[in-house]
Amino acid sequence: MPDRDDELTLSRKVKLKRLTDNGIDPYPPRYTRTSPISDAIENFESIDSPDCTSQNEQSVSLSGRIMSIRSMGKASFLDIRDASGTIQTLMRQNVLEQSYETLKDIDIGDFIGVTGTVMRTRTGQITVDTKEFVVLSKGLRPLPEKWHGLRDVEIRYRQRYLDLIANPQVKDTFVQRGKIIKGIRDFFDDRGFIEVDTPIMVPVAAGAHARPFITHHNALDQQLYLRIATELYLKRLIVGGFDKVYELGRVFRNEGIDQDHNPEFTLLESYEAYADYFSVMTMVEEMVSKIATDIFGSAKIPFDGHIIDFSPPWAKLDLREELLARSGIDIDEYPDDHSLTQVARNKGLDVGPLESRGRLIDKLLSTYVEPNLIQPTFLLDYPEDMSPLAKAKKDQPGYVERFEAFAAGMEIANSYTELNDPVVQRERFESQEKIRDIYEDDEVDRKDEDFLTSIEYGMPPTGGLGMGIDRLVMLLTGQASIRDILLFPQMRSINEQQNSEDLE
RNA sequence: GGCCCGCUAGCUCAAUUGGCAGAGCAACUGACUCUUAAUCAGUAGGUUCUCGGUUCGAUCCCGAGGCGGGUCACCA
Repeated sequence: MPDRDDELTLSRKVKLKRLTDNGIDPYPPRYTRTSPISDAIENFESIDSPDCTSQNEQSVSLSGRIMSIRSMGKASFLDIRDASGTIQTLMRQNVLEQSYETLKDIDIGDFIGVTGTVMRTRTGQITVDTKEFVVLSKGLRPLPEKWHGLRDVEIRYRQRYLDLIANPQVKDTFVQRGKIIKGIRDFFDDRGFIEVDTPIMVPVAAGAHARPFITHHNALDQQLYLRIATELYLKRLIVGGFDKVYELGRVFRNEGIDQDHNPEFTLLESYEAYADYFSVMTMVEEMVSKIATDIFGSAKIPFDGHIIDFSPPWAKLDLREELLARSGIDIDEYPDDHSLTQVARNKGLDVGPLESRGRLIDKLLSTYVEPNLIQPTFLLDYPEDMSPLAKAKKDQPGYVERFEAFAAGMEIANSYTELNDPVVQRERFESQEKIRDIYEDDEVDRKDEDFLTSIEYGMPPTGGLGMGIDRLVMLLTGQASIRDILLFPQMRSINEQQNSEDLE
């Protein structure tokens, strides 16, 4: 934001100076209000009847930001807003006397505290009949327009505080987000899970297919990465004897930004010993439907023109069969990357010269299957090629016990019966490293030697879950863009010096 | 990264074929003691995102760049 003193901020600075010149502290350290605004309104409504007018004489002190001013000379109405609500205040010259003059130095956007009695105006509006008021904070910049609000999406994201002030429904979405996250915590806590915090800065960025952010620790003189998943640390805790753990944490993936990708996002992961992907499936259904019902009053949630019904049980589809039905391709008939590349190209897919079988299947799924999964659906039994951390299916070579959950065409959860055979796990890591080399794909999962050591001590059979919380919040709150459920989505910096340097 | 769209007063938006850049809100001055998008009268406010080009003349046309949005690619 340019700091030039335009006319509007200048006028506010003049008023600020006048306030201090008159001995008024425009930024007093504290203010004691008798209640939030909503409580005062409710309290008044509960006693507001003609036969107990004496109660109405009880004085209240309320505080908030001035949202509008309607001045009629010797009387003015100011609407003030706090987090709980908005109330009108009436300022009258004959009541306030000389302090009425201070109103001249008050602007929309300033914070004030008012003391007076609650009453109704002739038009029935609940109003504080102000006996005295104090300035709590003088604003130097004008607020966005009161009627149209703030529409410029760039400013809404870059200066979210303005968005929150000007567009109250935006705040509701973030309140709901908080409730959803609390609902998840309650759900796991009630089931005996322990919430843990594992490292964000890690020596090996493993546990998912993604490129990491790189950083450096000076004292250790060591390259570190920002985690791309919490998986391998949580499984170490299963080895260590936590039978039920979860982490609700931020992970970081160095990739593109669009409506459902932000470089940092909130990931829920849980691991439960002696569970498998079937029991995790049941848990996911129960959790999401419970949260939807608890917070939104129904398991049926409108999203993007659909009504998504999260009531269990969700549809369960076999991955191979579903892909065959949607695309006509039976992946079992194409056991290597060359043949699968050929058939995918024949279908008109944009396939690079060198793509691994796992990546090709992923591409087929996102083209033919995932967009059609509008109602909550589990896709079951993934090929081993794209699941290095999942346990093989006993009776189905080449497949693992894994599901992903989809709704509105978006992936919302990923789960498997965890691979706990250290020898097989080592082989899987090695083959991933080979894939990384052969296909020059630096997103392929990395080998974590310390994790291998841990499971060599023995890890019990375990069911694991990963769930993208931002996408879940999008679905439940009806927001089509991840930027509308992240308070501060990642944006390119505006730095004029930087830009001019780039030009050189 | 490709393609498409947008960027005009603090905010929301106009501007004819390329011909003096406007309105509402906000601000300022004045009137007004029950208004509520208060009202009424007046005033002020612009690097039209930036740089360059075409032209007598550019918000408008052309080129390069910046930022954002959409979309495809990439990516869970």
